[in-house]
Amino acid sequence: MRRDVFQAIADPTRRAILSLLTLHAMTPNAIAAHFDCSRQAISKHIQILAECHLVEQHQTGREINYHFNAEKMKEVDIWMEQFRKQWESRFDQLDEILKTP
Amino acid sequence: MRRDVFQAIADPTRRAILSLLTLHAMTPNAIAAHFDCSRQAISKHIQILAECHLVEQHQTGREINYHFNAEKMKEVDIWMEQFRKQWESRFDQLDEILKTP
DNA sequence: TATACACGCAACCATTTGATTGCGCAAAAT
DNA sequence: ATTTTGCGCAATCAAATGGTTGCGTGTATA
Repeated sequence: MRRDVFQAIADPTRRAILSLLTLHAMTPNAIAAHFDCSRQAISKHIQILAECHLVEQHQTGREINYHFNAEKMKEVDIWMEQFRKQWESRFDQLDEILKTP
Repeated sequence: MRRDVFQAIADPTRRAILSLLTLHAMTPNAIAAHFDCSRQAISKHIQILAECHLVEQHQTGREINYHFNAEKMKEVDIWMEQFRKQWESRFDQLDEILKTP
């Protein structure tokens, strides 16, 4: 089971869950109320998000509040940043421009 | 077949292909030479990248050169924007902690 | 003209994914 | 004490994914 952040955010439902959790921590039931699929389906998505630490849990009584872990999302940002650098530093771009008549 | 940028970059091989293509445009054969799987497997990855316009093609004779489309990658960046605030504020908090004697 | 090459496409296969249903357990409410 | 609620877990299933092999077509080369 390879679980990385990229695979976690590949699913639109999981992205929506993350967006919800940026507002405030929520229980699985509260999250599921925003979607038209079963609580269990949402629960499995949360589990995947938890496995790669994009969300963390905090239990109070029988309720479990899940909250977003922004730090983990940095991994995507870091990759994008490296990518951007690599792209911007390519030196054949000038050549392309000069070649056009 | 939903094909969005997030699903495209979920696969590590596809991310590696994109990384290669930031350096210069390449043919499927040239790309496949960098991986230990068949040309067809790479070709399918390229097709997925092309479907969501992360790469564009330019045919010259019997060769097809694929090049990276940076514009499309912006979609990820735009989506990430909503989270960036959170970890930046977290940084501020860390500053606060460090400032206290 | 005959041969070698670059590539896309289709068929096929094992594994993973996303969803459902049913269950059991512990905490809260009655 | 009994019922209701919130939740995770296991079994199950259709569909998607990532890979393979084989084939056809069009372009370059001998």
